[in-house]
Amino acid sequence: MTMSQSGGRRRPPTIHDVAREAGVSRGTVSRVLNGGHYVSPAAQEAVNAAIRRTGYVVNRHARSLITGRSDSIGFLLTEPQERFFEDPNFNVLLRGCTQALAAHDIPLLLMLAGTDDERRRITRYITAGHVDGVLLVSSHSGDPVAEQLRDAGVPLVMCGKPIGVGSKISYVAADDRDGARDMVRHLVSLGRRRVGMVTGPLDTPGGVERLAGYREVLTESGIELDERLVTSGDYSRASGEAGAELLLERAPDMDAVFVASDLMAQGVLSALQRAGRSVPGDVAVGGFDDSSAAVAASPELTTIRQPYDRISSEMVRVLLAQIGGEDPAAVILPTELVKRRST
Amino acid sequence: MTMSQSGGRRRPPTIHDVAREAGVSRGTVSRVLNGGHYVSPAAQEAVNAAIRRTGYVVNRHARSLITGRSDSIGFLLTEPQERFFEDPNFNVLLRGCTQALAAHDIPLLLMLAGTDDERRRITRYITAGHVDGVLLVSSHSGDPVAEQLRDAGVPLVMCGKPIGVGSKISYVAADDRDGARDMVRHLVSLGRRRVGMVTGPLDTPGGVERLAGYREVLTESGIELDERLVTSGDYSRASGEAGAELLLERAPDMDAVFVASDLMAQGVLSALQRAGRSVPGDVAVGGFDDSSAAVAASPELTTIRQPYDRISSEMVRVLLAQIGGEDPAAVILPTELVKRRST
DNA sequence: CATGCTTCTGTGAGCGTTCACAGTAGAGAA
DNA sequence: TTCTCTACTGTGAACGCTCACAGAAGCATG
Repeated sequence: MTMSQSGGRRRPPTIHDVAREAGVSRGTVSRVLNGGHYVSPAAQEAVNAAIRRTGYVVNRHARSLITGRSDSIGFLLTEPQERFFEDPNFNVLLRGCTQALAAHDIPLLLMLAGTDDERRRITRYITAGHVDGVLLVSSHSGDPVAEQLRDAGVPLVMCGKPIGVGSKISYVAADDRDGARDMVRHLVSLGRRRVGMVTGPLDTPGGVERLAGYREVLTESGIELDERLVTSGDYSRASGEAGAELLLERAPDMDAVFVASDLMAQGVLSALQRAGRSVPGDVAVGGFDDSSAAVAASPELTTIRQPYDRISSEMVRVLLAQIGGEDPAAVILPTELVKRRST
Repeated sequence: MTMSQSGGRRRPPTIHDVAREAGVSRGTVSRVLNGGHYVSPAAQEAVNAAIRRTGYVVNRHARSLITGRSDSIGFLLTEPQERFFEDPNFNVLLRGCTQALAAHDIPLLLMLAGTDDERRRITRYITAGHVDGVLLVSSHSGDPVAEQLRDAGVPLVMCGKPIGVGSKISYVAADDRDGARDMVRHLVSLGRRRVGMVTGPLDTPGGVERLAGYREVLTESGIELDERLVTSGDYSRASGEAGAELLLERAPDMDAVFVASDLMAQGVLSALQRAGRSVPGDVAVGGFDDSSAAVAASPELTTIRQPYDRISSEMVRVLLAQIGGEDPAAVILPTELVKRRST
């Protein structure tokens, strides 16, 4: 019972051991392992039995050395990390990607590039071929890392539309503009006419698109645009709070507000409450994301659901396809209006 | 300008190329790389220059194949994932571990074991030697994975004290009991005498310890324990809400409540507000964690800060030491009372 | 002049795979 | 019988690195 002391890992069985055990050669075992054809049912069976008996697991390093693939994927975050780690959506995305990859038996390497130094180190690591591809989260504008990786020939998929247009980079995103349109149409259909907006950062495509959707619907509804009703935040709770205060000051008659993220909407709710406005009585509030922040808020937020579970699985699908040689692709997924108590 | 087409990564330089470039042998390059001694300053310099010129990066697979080390660490979560990913502390922990490892140039593999199937697959992967060690988050009782890994000789550090006592497993934890004592002492010092508690799950050490601290301080303060003032939750927001409702029903004269997590405390605040109790006027509320939920709550929560940044760096330190051959170790870190507006 | 010691350097072997190629056996056709 | 074709199997080489070992200097000591 003391056969394996602490730190005393026994040398694991190799493909050689399996071959001997099954009475075949290394080549045959390798063929069975890699689903190759041209292997007899008898050998197939013998090898599988031997694998089970010996508890063999392939040595990925040896395999990678010869195939040149690492059979692993990097998940790279180049945003200021506080903001993203605060965002419940990020978690959903990370979890979804991990699970989608696990279904292919591919490990996910988590990489956080906060500083320039870290970014350089990680870029170097990636371009050295230590991962087969990268899932990139970086909505922040002017981030050169995406193009750098693409130019190095690294398969790459971004979450959200990249800023640098025209560049052949795969991405998966929710339909921001359409989502915004749905929400604003909903607010207008409730009879609200003085509809404000707290946008996201306007140097990101998401921020711009949601604002565009807002403007389109108001115009289509024959409601005059009023710039005093628009201010922008940075997706953080605090910036929502500040935004709402500003809007109330500039347009006290505001009767609805579309907020570009649930987290900011939480801040908006606080500010409205402090100003003595009831929600949704005086002011209807619509969020965006349908993150856990939406149900944590009180009243619970009407919001636009971004299908993060599908986004993550699509990112993985597109990335694996690209690694398999296919061309970069863009995927835009539909959003959904989720009605709750804040409107 | 079309030298690197999409997918066309050039073969990276090998140690051989560097050796030729520097006019030395592979052995010497390897010695420089691995900080070995017995290499002349001249050779040292020549090799470094050659590395810079060629842009050489070591092929980790080839290295791992011979050293037997993978130079990577697994971060394994065997909890129901929803709960943990909802918890802001988990993010801080994950981020901290990633960064602490990055400082050693070690990649972190994220592994999520929700189902039994996934657990088996991952255990197999780990014991096959694909990672050098594991950072394990699994406060949930009766989880066999820790002992399984230990028995397989895999270096292992847990976050939080493991349930199976006596087992030689490293862990890093905050001082739950002491933190609870601080909080309850604080509440008592405010003159509160009917102090309730919503505990965490009592099949976890953290849950038990915080309850123990609560009882100790009340007893020491000469306040009679009243079981109607204690109920337990599962750290989720919803369970805090339910817990507070129960306590109010059983003990309407409650004038303070110690809640074993900030997330649950958010729920408690909602329930109190709905019941028309003012915080901290009628009821003082103390949380635990000092997560981002504490400042998002209104009023902002007085809470016990768990030093998650230090926990993560200690976990990495202990794990690397253990990989280096040292014995398993237990580290208990002090907590800190953070006073805000809820008390 | 041989001997030993220290400091440095080159070389061959081997880590566990996969891949290309050569080979074998058996079936069917000439 | 001999030949060809198909279905399968074994073998050597290679992937890029580290490690152990064998040397080669340079210098002091016997």
